[in-house]
Amino acid sequence: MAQKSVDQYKRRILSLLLKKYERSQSFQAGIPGKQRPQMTIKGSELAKDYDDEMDYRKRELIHNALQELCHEGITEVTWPKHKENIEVGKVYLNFEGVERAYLHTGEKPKGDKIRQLAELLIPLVHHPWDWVRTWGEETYRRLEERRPSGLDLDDHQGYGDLVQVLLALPGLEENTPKRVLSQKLFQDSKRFEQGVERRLLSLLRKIYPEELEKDEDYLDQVGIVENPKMTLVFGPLEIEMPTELVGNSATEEDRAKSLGFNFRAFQGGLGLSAESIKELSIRDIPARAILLVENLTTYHEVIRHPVQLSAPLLVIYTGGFPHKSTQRLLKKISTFIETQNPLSLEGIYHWGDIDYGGIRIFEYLKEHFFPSLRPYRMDVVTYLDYVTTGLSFGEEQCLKLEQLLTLPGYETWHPVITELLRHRKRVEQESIR
DNA sequence: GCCCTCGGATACAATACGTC
DNA sequence: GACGTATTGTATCCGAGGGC
Repeated sequence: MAQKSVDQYKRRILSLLLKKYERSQSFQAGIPGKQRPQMTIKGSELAKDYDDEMDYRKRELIHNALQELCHEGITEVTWPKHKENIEVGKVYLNFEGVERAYLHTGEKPKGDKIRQLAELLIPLVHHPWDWVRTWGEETYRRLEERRPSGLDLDDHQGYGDLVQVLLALPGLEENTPKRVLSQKLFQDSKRFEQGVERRLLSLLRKIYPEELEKDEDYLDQVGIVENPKMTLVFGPLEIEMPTELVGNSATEEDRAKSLGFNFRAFQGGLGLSAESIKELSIRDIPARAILLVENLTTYHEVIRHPVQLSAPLLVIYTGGFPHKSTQRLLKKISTFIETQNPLSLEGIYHWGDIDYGGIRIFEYLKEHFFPSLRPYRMDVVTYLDYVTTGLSFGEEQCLKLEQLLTLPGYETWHPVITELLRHRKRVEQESIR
């Protein structure tokens, strides 16, 4: 019984010393330093047992444990003057005893954990996407150098799954549902959501080249969705669709059999699937204006009560940062405008929230699709008209807005940003009637 | 989605150690 | 014993994960 307690104390002492060792420079450098890891019993979690006046045997057991460890050459103990075998001064972990200390405690050496985690990341070094490759290389290097990597060393399987997902991303089809991905990779439809999604999102927020808004925006950009999404369109847009599902195998003959559609005929607008957008080609845009709308409620309102923009008006719902298939449609439209230069088209507008996110989405659309994009009802006058119904925002948003003031290309937004910072309120487009 | 807890990372001050 | 360096201790921040 007593021997068992001595063993328990030995394990606890070694565990504490190993923790200190793993935090020391000696561990990071991989070579013993000048100072050994050390601790005082009185300053440790063993102090309570060591000073237990109701049961002095505990101190004896701790002394016995230390005596055995010293005898084995794993530790060394110093005693203050005149207190030999009465009160321990310091306990040192001998570097040559580290390996045996791990054996005693049954803990996995931190060096092994780091090495195994680093090996997991090796396949990322050949990843086709720069930003994943860079992260993989940098994290691998940090692990090799035993520097803090931000990874949980005890979750080997979790990072194995993450790497598997990262490697699968470039080959994913757009709009791949989470559960389909999970089933395909892990033969378990929920494992992605339960064990990988959070970690992937946290990584994407850190390393994805664009700053997006919501978690689902980040997942969508790498091809993962909860469920496939539709792109909502209303107004004069004339497209052609192949008569049969032809995809990449379409011949010129098939294409010749294509059907034409004019969206104007659909008074409530239409929803286009990713597959349809992939297949369609644009025949004409007989609109005088195009309006991109950030918010779903506003999109439906605009259909029911057309806004005061040049009619006929083509309306496209972007849903915040547009998802991949909406982006594909926007690309087709922008290419059509660029190459065909439709005569009737007088302007392209975007209507979003008057806040940090709204401004960033506008600039994203402008940069990637429509260089001549103009804001609609996102000006100072509209803001001041509705600011009383606005929602307050905190310090974090203020800092982000202040940062926008320093970025090139945001000069036209300075008056709006100044007002946003002055009132500390954001105006959602649903509140604008 | 929010809140709470826990653990790891980091910075900095205090302390101990090694060398001369 | 003085000084420079390494280690330890402490406070704080941040992200992950779990519970609701």
